[in-house]
Amino acid sequence: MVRVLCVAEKPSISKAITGILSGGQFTTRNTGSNFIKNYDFDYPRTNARFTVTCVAGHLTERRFDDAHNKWHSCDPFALFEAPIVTTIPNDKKAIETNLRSEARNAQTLMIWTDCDREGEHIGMEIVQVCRRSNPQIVVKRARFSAIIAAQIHNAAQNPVELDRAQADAVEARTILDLRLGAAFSRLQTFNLQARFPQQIQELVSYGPCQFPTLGFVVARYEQVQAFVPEPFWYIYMSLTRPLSSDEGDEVVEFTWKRGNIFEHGVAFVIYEGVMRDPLARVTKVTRKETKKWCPLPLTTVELQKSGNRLLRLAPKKILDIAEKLYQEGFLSYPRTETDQFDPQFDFQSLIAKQTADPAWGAFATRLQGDGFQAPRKGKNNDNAHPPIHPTAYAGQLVGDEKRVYEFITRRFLACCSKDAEGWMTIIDVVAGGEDLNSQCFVSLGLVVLERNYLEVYTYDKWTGKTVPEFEEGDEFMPTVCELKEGRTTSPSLLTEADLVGLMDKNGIGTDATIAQHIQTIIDRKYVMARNEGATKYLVPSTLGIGLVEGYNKIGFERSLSKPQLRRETERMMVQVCQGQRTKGEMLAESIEKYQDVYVRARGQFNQIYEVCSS
DNA sequence: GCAAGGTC
Repeated sequence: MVRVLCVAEKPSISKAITGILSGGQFTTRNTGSNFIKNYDFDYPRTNARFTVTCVAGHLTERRFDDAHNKWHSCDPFALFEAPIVTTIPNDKKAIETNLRSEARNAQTLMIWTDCDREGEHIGMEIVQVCRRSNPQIVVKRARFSAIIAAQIHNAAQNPVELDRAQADAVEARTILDLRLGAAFSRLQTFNLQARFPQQIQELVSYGPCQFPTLGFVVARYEQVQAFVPEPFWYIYMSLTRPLSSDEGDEVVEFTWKRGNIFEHGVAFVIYEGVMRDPLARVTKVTRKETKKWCPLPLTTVELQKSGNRLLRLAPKKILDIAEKLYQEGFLSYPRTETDQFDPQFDFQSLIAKQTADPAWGAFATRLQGDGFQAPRKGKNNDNAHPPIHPTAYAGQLVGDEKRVYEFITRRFLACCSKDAEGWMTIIDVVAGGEDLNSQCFVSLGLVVLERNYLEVYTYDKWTGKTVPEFEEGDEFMPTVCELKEGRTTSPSLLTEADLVGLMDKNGIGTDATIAQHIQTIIDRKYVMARNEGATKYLVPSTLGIGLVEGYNKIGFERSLSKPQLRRETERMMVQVCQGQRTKGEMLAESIEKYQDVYVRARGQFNQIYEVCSS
């Protein structure tokens, strides 16, 4: 029998594929690593003996050689071309040992890492380690897009090859980020510490993700600073009339369809025209069904955005809690870009686990009947992990863990239910006569008929508004018809949720790292959190503003604090993946560009000092 | 004392 060594990217995957391929009949061995087990079983479909194990993310690390690793060993500019060595860090040595000894006993190595760029690269790292103990080992790659029995069996029986181009793209980015990070971090730190020895003792780091992140915070701050409120005018119209049923009056408000007018003279002339014949006539009454859609399945970025907004927790904190709940078996894998469930996904067994809860159990029970509807499908699929969902009932949690679990569970149940349904009434009105003076107004009413998902997803609000009773042709004299003045309001400073959204939209960081980059710019004192009421806003420090403003003077396309340069790196990685460029070409071109940026940046420090001393 | 990306 052929002996096959299967290596997954993380413990949860090795356990899951073992469960599926072995049909539950397997033996477990410990390894030198606390959290990694080796599983053995026969796989008769390919007449093989399987051992399944895993790594924990990347196996190797890169650093500069000894001649350049020390901070004052060289001019930072030399780091663009200094030799780089690859090592296995100490906390990964036990994993390496396990792979080497398992590979010795196997004829075939089957890579089961996630099917993305990083997964191909981790796969290559695994291959290199295994070949050192077994140079003859045959390498295969299992290709799967979800942990579903049929797919996993298919992957085991029809393996493909590792994709070297994808691994190369990751390698190029790794090297580039190390060179840039080190060169610019040392440049910034040396210069600023020398100029402000009293104020700046700590590291002034640069990173191709942390700087665009900082850039967003500074850009919004400057918009707020530069904001000047502008007055505008609009016609306000309302009708107060006695209610037909009980005592009291109702006030029906009408919105002017022209919106806001920024010139007082123009607004006043229109208003005078209306006042010559203010009798209002109902031109149309529309009554129609309307819906409020239930939410999409939950991705990591969405979890962090909504969690920050609704639970008021830092994105990093939310991800840490989700990670812990995942380790404890309560949640599915918390780092996913996927907002669509696989058609074969087993919703009912997961819903059944929630029926015991005192708060949402009754709702879950209804989803076991005709309350259920298959979730909407979003546009994203990382082909590795399903949307975040509860995998077991957790009744004992307290504090923030309870709140995060509750949010994820309510969100999952809401996804599996029907849209809220309502009845909307639109009253169109014209006032000011029938000639050029006439102006259009509108009033909206809403009756919520079926709350459906809203009953469990208590974070969404959808409230009814009394429907005014009008018929086409009705006429009335408005109780109030006046020209009102308003003022434009300043944009808000960024919240963490806003920043997560901007980073996601601009491709800065990944689902797993976005929260870390935000934490980094706070730790480095480029940004502070300011509480206003219950909301936390991000405010840049003088140092943060100085760095961004200084670099922005280099020009938009090359500024280190704009998303463009990172987008370019990302674009080149895609080209390497598609074979349109080699790893070497990507590196050479990027390094040359950043050397140019470096020289320009070095010339900006007087500007940066100036802002920082103000 | 430098990065970003995986993951524990």
